[in-house]
Amino acid sequence: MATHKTLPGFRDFYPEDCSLRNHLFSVWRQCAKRFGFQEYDGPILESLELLTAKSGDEIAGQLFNFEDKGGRAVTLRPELTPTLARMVSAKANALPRPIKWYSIGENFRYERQQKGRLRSFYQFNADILGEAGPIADAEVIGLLVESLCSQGLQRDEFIVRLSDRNLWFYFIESLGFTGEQATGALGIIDKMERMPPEKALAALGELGAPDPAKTFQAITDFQQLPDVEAIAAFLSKMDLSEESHDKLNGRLDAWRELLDLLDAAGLNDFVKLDLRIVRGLAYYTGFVFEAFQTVGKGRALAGGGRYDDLLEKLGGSAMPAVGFGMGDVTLRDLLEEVNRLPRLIDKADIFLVYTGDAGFKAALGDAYALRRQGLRAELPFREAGMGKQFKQAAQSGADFTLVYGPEELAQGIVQVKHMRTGEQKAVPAAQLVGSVLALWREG
RNA sequence: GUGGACGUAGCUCAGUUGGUUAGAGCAUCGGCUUGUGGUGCCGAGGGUCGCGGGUUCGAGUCCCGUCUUCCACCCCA
Repeated sequence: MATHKTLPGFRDFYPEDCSLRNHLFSVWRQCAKRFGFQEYDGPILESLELLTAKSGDEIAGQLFNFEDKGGRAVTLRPELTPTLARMVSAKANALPRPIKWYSIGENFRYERQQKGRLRSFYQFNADILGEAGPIADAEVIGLLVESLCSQGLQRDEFIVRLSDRNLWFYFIESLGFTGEQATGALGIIDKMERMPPEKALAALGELGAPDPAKTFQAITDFQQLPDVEAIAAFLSKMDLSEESHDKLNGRLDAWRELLDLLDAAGLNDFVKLDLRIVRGLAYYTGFVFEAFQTVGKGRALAGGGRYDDLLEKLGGSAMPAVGFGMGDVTLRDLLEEVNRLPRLIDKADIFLVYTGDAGFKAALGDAYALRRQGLRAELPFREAGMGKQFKQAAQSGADFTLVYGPEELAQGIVQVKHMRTGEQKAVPAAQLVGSVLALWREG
């Protein structure tokens, strides 16, 4: 048993895990590029204050924070959005709009781990800043959907549940909640899916709801509404103030616009309106969404939304923004669960076998020549019987095996064996590199 | 941070009411094979049974603690 283990919630990446991780990253990158997003990154260590400014002091309980040797309160980043906000704010006047940026990086959260939730994880983040219209929301959602598809997931294996924090806020307001109360109510609504009704009712009462039972009923009814027209019909039956009416209908117009865009983009089958989603974070300001796997445990795969006020709150200039984050852990788990992890083969192109020191030197020289041509060429470190060397050649997955024995050396040739067909031909040693390259390209 | 379950080789697991030196398959390495292949046959290495303490003549097995992993809370950026 190893004396030293990874810390809880941290992972070792053995070659197999590492190539899988690289593959996931590369798919994310390709998707983001197809949508015209540019990659950025920031430091893994940030000042604690940057995080508490965004999320409040309580967040420190979930952070890997400590004091550095200069007495600064610092923390490993738990997410990338504050860093993004800082970077964009600092150059806000110089950056062409819309700003479409993505990043893939490691994040850290100090909490007890469970399956799909580790203390260290990688997250794919994509954000559009400087565009307030629904086209930005649509593009971000589109990238989210295409990313999951490109990772190998199929249409019926996940769904993006789309909701609207502002619509909720205005609705709650129309029920008689004010400022602080309304935010608290949204927090309760966010949890109602996993909460017994009596408890939710009680929580609304504690919050000071004017008429808890009636409010609870209104909220549960609202949550069930299946589409925009149902919401419109529901609202028309309510006795709304003119202000509420205007605010709510403004959101419905935005909804129609967004759904129209998603429809044109061919994303209808992947996205559905679902007002049970609220998202706990107080800084979301408009459309919010979460992608869930629809097979197995129904875990959340990604989440995001609009946060038009965040940059200003963090001390920058006001700028509309929308984005999402997607973690590597649940995605990997899901791909494994549906048996859709890619088979990543890491095979050699050319394997060289030899006899004697002269054979070894000749093989080594040719191996380097082939490597300089971009081929992966390998040879055994120590001489062994031909049978054993060929076994190694087979295990390496090489397409061709080159033989350097006394007979070949004497004749000035190299035997080139095509491993798949078993055919073998002699090639003049002087023309080896060109001949092998030609054979290899033929397959 | 709270509560529960689990823990035997790199992996998947056996291991009798507590009784010799803890086993198998897969994987790894070697041999059969001194110039030609992943199969086959033979063999080897690898475990202070998560760790620490206790009960006992004797503990992988029973008890306590602790850590880890998993599950439910908390939280979910």
